[in-house]
Amino acid sequence: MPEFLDLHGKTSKALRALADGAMRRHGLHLGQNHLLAALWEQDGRTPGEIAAALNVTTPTVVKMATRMATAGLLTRRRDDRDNRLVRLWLTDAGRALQEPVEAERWAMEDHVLADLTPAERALLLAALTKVHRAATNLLTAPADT
Amino acid sequence: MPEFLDLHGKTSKALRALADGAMRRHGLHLGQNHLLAALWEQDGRTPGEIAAALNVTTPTVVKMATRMATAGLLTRRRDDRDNRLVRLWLTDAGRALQEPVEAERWAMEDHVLADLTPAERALLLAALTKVHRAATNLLTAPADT
DNA sequence: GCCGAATCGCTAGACGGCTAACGTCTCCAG
DNA sequence: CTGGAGACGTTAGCCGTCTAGCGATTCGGC
Repeated sequence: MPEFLDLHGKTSKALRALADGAMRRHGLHLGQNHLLAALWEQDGRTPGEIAAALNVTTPTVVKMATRMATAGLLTRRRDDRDNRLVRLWLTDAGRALQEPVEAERWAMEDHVLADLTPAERALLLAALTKVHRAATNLLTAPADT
Repeated sequence: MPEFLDLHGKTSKALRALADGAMRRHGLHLGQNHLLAALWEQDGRTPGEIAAALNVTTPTVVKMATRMATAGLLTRRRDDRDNRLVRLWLTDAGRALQEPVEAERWAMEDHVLADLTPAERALLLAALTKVHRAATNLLTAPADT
């Protein structure tokens, strides 16, 4: 079993579980914070825009938005000028989560990186960036294999 | 948006997509290779054992096993001595995938780490290990927060 | 001015993952 | 020897994610 892939997978799962618990404390499900973040950055975006920003597909955003609308975090409204478009708008409840959720996220990053020196953190980021780029390249250009 | 968590998330997603494509080439779905790996290591394990080995819950293994049994990769059989237990046994088809799938996985690791020097790889592994340990600790002991 | 092509959101359905609840089987204490 | 506690697998139902296919709207070429 490949060393790095195995370790990365485990780390990924642990971080996922950690984030899940953290978000659950604020009444959110895993991943919904990302959708909210996209709206915090700019309210009234369309599902397609958000999907592109989050690197997920449009149906994922649509489903999530439906649940979050039910939960009262945002509202759906069609664009006035282009009736194909739908825009998602934060409710007060959705806006109110920004500060605590972002704080939680930063705290999580701090805790998780607590044992690393600044130098180690820099190397980790650099290495992960390379891995990310390599993976992305392989995804878009599976020509060699 | 926290730097490391963000980067790790993106990398995770890219690696996931890459693995998905790779496994799909062998007729597997994402994650099924892990279940198979557990059986390649030792055939006839129980869902509970496998779940513990893969760091997932038992229902996850049960569902996956049901689909894989339908796909002809393994068979379910109750334990002779303890009728509560169920043991999963590889079929020839499931066994036949070991060599190509493991090769694919190693190739993927190689491609993804291609741009890193041995030193960088070592540091990456060390740093990720620390992160993993920190995350695991926070999961089992959320006492400080 | 109209009709086809492109764009966009949505639904349907599959899969991996989790929690909660249930049913069955073992096994030990009394 | 019997009954309750514990251990297991399974089912049900949710969420995030993906691919495929549908419906509606807009826009450009003729």
